[in-house]
Order: sequence, then structure tokens, then C-alpha cells
Amino acid sequence: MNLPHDPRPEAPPEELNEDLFAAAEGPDTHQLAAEAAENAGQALASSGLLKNLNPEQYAAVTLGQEPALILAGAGSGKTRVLTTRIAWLMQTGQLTPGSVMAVTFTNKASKEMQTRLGAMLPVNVRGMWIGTFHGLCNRFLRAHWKLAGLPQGFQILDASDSVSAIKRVIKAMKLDEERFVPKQVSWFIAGAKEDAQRPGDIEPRDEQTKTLIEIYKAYEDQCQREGVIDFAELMLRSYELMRDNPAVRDHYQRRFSHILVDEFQDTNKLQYAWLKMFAPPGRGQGVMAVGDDDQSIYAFRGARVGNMADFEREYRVKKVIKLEQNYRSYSNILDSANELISRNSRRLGKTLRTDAGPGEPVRVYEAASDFAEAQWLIEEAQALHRAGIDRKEIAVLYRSNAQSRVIESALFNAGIPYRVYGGLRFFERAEVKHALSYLRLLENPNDDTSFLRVVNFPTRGIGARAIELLQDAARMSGRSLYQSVGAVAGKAGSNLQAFTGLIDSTRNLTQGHTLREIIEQILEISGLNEFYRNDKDGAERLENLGELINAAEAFVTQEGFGKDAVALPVDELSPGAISEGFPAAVAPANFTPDAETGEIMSPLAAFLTHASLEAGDNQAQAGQDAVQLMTVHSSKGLEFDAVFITGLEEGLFPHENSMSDSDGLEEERRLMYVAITRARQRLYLAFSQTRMLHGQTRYNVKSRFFDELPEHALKWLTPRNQGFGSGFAKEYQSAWERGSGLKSVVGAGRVEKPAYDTTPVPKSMKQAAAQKVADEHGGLKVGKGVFHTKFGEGVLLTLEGSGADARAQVNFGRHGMKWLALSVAKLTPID
DNA sequence: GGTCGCCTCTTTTTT
DNA sequence: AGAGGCGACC
Repeated sequence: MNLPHDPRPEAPPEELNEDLFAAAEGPDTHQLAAEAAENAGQALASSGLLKNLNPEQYAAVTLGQEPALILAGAGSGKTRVLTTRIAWLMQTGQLTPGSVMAVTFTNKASKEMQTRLGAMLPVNVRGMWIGTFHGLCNRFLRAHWKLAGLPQGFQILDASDSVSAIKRVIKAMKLDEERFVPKQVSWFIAGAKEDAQRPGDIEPRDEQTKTLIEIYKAYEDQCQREGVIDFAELMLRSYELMRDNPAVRDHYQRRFSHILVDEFQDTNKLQYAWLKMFAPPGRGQGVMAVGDDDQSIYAFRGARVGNMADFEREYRVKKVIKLEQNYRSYSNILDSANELISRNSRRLGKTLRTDAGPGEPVRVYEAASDFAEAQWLIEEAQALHRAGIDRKEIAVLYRSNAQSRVIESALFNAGIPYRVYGGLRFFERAEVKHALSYLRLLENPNDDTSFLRVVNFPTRGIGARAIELLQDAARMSGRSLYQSVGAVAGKAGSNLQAFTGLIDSTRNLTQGHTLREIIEQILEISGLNEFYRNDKDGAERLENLGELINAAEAFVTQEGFGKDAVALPVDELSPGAISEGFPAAVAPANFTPDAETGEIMSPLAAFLTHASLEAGDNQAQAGQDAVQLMTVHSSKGLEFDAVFITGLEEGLFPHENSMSDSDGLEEERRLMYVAITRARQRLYLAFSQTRMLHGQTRYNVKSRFFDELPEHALKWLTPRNQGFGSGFAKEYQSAWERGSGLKSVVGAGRVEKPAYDTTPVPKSMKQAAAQKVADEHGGLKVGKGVFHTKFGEGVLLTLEGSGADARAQVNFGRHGMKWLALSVAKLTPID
């Protein structure tokens, strides 16, 4: 135990478990504990745990059992406050491991919290209710699957599974996929669920909405039939179970005397409602919400910053504690962040300060191309490494995943170890998903999504027609595809039976085998291995399948398999809980552990859950000293000695899809704020004049964010204003007046042909049309610069129509994207 | 009826 | 650059 000044004798883990049971016994315990804390707290004031906390942190850590809202700026020691508070509450006897729930958003954050807490106290953090919203909901539903109306081994659909399930629904309903785009429908459904709305709760405003509601309903039925639930459903089911079952609700409200929620600004409506089920205002539990409105970056998926204000009001928070002292960055970095974020209008108000001094300037670099940007970045990173900075302390951030490619290949060619977070995650790779689908079918043959994914992969003579017949049969009888195989006659039918036979026999064959053996078997029997062995590009995929076996092995051994499953019998079935009159309906009868092993879940089922919930973030070689690559979103909560923010270009960052409304732009700004505040010592901002994206070249203008940073904190590594960012029309004019013209093409956006293609050959109708219009308007070329008397200079992005109808889409940078009628607008080409 | 290969469209961010 | 859709061929 590494708490040097613990006044109490060291408590053995068993004793803590005793406490754990006691914790479920009701408010009296809480009260006694609080009294004990009163005394202990004084003694602990100068102990190691509370040492070096600033006054605000101290106040937050040692707050009594009451609702609290902590406004915690970036780098203000938020995680430290959270973990120290839990540790302090436990040390002072106010809390037992079983009576606290700590919720985070990302797996990374919850792991971090567990690690830190584990280092402070000798507790089994795995058994504690520390996890992501979705992880905890999963745990909750595994415990109460029957009450929740789920099959015991329910599986979780990830985003892409969900979209393909919805696609099937749309097809089955014979709806037009153009009009009901599966992805958008998925959005609609997730959005409804996040507002706690079932199909019946949504108002059928118009025909479109009416149909969407029908799809939602059918999708629900389908998921229920197949025994699967999506991410949003995890939350919604848990919420509804709490809402509709007083006995369960009462149990958990008594059990958790303290609930801590991290990144509260990112909670959506449902998550807040969920929290209120576990700890309603006025129930007297200690609910601590920690958040930073300036770091709210998930509005796009339903996060409501307003939850912070609502929380303050509804829970009658006495005093909001603001953590504004930053311990991470030098002031040049902080000044930049502060200045930038001050442009946002809707803020709770908070300014970070530091005692660290100005530090180095923020370095700005302009590259000619994304390739050059990557090259420069690598040289700079190498220099940093030579100067003694660990590679893992160097982060490269970008707005969208697609940007990582260039950087990756440059790093690869230079032989620099790197690690990419996010992007195509391990469990999302096609071959891995195939393998997982086979595994899911072993566990639950009625999982139609998995069935369809692999029924004919590798090909085994089951085509679209056969599947259509099968789906019809299934629909008629209301059964799963697997159950309906017998209904299809002929060759196709026997092929289908061969497939289900393959699944069944593998299941029998591997009965009682280890997870590793099961996976090895299915890879062979399914023919996946053979398929990739014969595929000329299959080597890497085979490797990934091998990696899947490793991951399973690691999951079983190191990870201590089934933490969610194992944790349950211990604390759900605690004598305390039962003696407290925990209703029979949710008591042990609901657990049907494996007769032989006593496991609540099979290792396979647990592994599949793990694969859905943690898309394989930590599959990349952990521990190696590697440069860290990630999106700005996934960098939240992390910090590095040196940070490169790349691709700071209009249309990319801020992203073009967000620029239309001010809310979107403010979110982009918060995103930039998050990115900047990741850096401890060195911050680099880079942008590029051209960039290859989706196989096309884009011509870029530097991000408007450069104009929102304090000049004194910046140092331009390339000549300032060489590029064509803000106010470039003016620059253009002066350059024009000097008679030099402009050499480079400026502007931002997509162009129809590759940049360096000197002999353009129209590849599509669109291009051919563009070519035609260009001929009519001599000299205008897509991808080239144009000049407009009012808007100045821009880049021609699209040409459409002909004659009087001819239109042009031009990006005028500062003046934005515009569609112009060529019969009216006077556009002159610039070379 | 199945398979293969060419064509098109796509992509913001995540549990 | 990669996946899904569509048409031609087996």
C-alpha cells in the first residue's frame, strides 16, 4: 500500500469486501461513515493523499456527500481530483469499493482511472463500477438480462453492424434506399434512443418521419428476435429497467452512495436521465459531475452541454468549483488556447492560468503538400527525439482519420516506430469481422447479421436468390434465418444446410475447448484461412487472424477474462443485498451459470462482448516507444511533451461540414482548443497548400484559426503570409499590382482532377460536362484560380450545365463557397 | 443461378 | 484508396 500516512491499520482485501456488503445496507451506513469521515478527514488533511492539492482541488476532493459540479479546465488535474476523491472517501471510511460508481466516456479514460486508483489503494479496481457508460450498462444488463427482456447471451452491434441490420430492415420493407439511406436512418434511430424515445414516443410529423418510425419499430423487432442490441440500446434498456422497476432502482440507489461522472459536458439527454435514475436529486447521494464546456466536442452525436447547467439547477449545487490552474502547459500554449476559445459566444466562462512561464513559442509551418508536411513533421520529430524526448511523448493530431495515411507511410519509410489510435480499428477489419461473425454464430445462431455476413464467405454456392428465398421464409414464420434453412428447397437449400451443419458441428466439436482452440478451429473449418492463403494479398489478413487468436489469448489470461461477468456474482449476490430484501425477481434465479464451471458467461461470449465494446484500441503494440497518431477527438484527456496539429486548413479543420452554422463552427473551435491544450512543452501547427484526399487533390487555404491566435505566442517557421489565408484577396491585389501575379492556385475544396495531371482525360460524365462548359467559357478550368470583382480570388470547384444555365461552384476562401451563374458572374481565369 | 470484374461513391469526429 | 452495386459471362 503506498499511502504513507494512512492513520488506519492496513485493511486486507477481505475486510474491504465485508465493507462492500455493508454498503448495500442503506442510508444509516452512509451516515455513520460520514461522521467517521469528519474526524478522519482532519487527520488526513496533511497526509500524502491530499498533499500538493491547490485550494480548489482540495475543496473538490474533500467535499461532503452532496451534489457537486466541477468546472475543470484542460490540464487542471481533473483525473487526479476524481481518483483522489474516491481514494480519500475510501480511506476515511465514507465509501467502500462496492458503493461507488465512476463513469467515463472512453475506455482509455476508465482504464486510466482504474490504474491510478489501483496505485493509490489496495483494492480490486476491476470489481468496482468504474467504466464507460456503455461498459457499465452492459454489466448492468448482463446482471438483469431477464428483467430487461434480453436473452442471456445477448450480443452487441457496433455502428457498422447496426447500419447493415437497418439496411436489411429497409430492404424487407421494400423501401427505397435512396430515400431512406441506411446510415441516416441509423442516425435517426440512435438520435431517438438518445432522447429516450421509443417509436411510439415520436411524433409522426410528416410522411418521411412516419416511415422512419416504422423502420425504427421493425428494427427493434428484428434486434429483439436476433438477440442483439446496439450501443444506444445499451443505455436505453438500462434506463428503462431502472425507471420501470422500483425494486431494482431502490437497490442501486442505496448501493451507490457516491457517483462520479467524468466529461459531463459530453453527456446526452439519455445519459443524464440515466444518471438521475441511479441518483435522483434530493436522494442525498454524493454526485459529482466533472466537466469543461470548452471541451464539449460531441454535440454531433447528441451531447448536450446544457446538461451542466441543468445539473447545477436540478441538484441544487451549492457552489460550482472551478479548476483553472493549469499544470500542463507553458503560457504561450495556454494563451493561444485562451485567445482562441474566447471567440466562442456560449461559454460558462473560465480562463486557464499557469505559473510555468511563457516557454517556447508555438511553431507554425506551411507546407507545399501533405507529403511535404509529413516529411517536415518527421524530421522535426526526429530532432525532438534526438534532443531527448521519448517518441511516445510526441503526438501527431489530425481532424479526420483519412489524414493519417500520408503521415503513416512517411513514418514507415523513415523507419520510425509509431502507433495509430482509432482509424480502422482491429476488430473492425473485414477479416476479423468475418471471424467474429462465425464465432457469434457459434454462440447465437439466430444472429442474422452475422449469418448474412459469412453465409457465403468464402463462397459456397449461396447466392442472392437463395438468400432472398431464405429471408422470405424467415419472415413468414417469424424465425431466424438459421432456423429457416430447412424451408429452402433444391441445391441452394442443401448448400445452406451444409453451412448450418458446419456451424453446428464446430460448436459440438469445440465443446469444452479453450477460446484459442475454438477460434483456431473455426478459422480452419469455415475456410477463412484457406481463402486468405490462396488470396495473393491475403498475407496481411492471415496475420490479423493470427493476431485475433493472440488477442483472445491475452483476453483470457492477462486481462483476467470476463471482468464484467466475474464481478457480478460477487457483488450482485452479496448476502447484504439479499438480506436487505433484494427482490427475488432479480436475485440469483436470474443467474444461470455454466453447470460445470460456474461461469456466468462463456469465455467466448465474454470475448465477443469485449470485441464490440472495445474496438481493439489497445491492440497496437503497447509499451513500445512510438510516436502517437490520433484524431483530435481521441486525444481528449491525453497530454504529450510535443504535439503536432496537422492539416490546419479551411474545410478540413474547421471541417467543411461544420462551417455552415455557428454552432458547428464553435464546436470546431472547441476541438482546436482541445488539440492545443494537449501540449506540455512544444506545440506545432501545420498546414499544407495541397492535400490528397479520397484520391483527389484539394487546394487549401490556411485555417481561420490562425487569425484567432495571439501573434506574440507564434513563431512562423515558413515566411508569414506566403500562403493565402485570410484576407488573401487583398494580398492578391497587391501582388497583382506589382505585376507578379500568383503562382500557386489558392482556395479550398474538392477539385475534379488530380493536381499534377497535365493531360486531363475526362473520366466521368461529370468531368466531360465540366470540360464542355469550360470550352464554352474559355479559360475556366476546374481546380484553377478565378477572379471575381466582388469576392476576389477563389478556386473553381465545379462547372455544370451549359449556355444560359451554366453554373460554377467557386471557393472564395474567406468569402466562402459560392455557386455562381456564369451568365451573370464575371469570372476571369488566373494562371 | 452464381461468380467475377468493372464502375461508382464515399468520409468528420465515437461508445 | 476501399467497399458496395451492377452488368457480363460461366
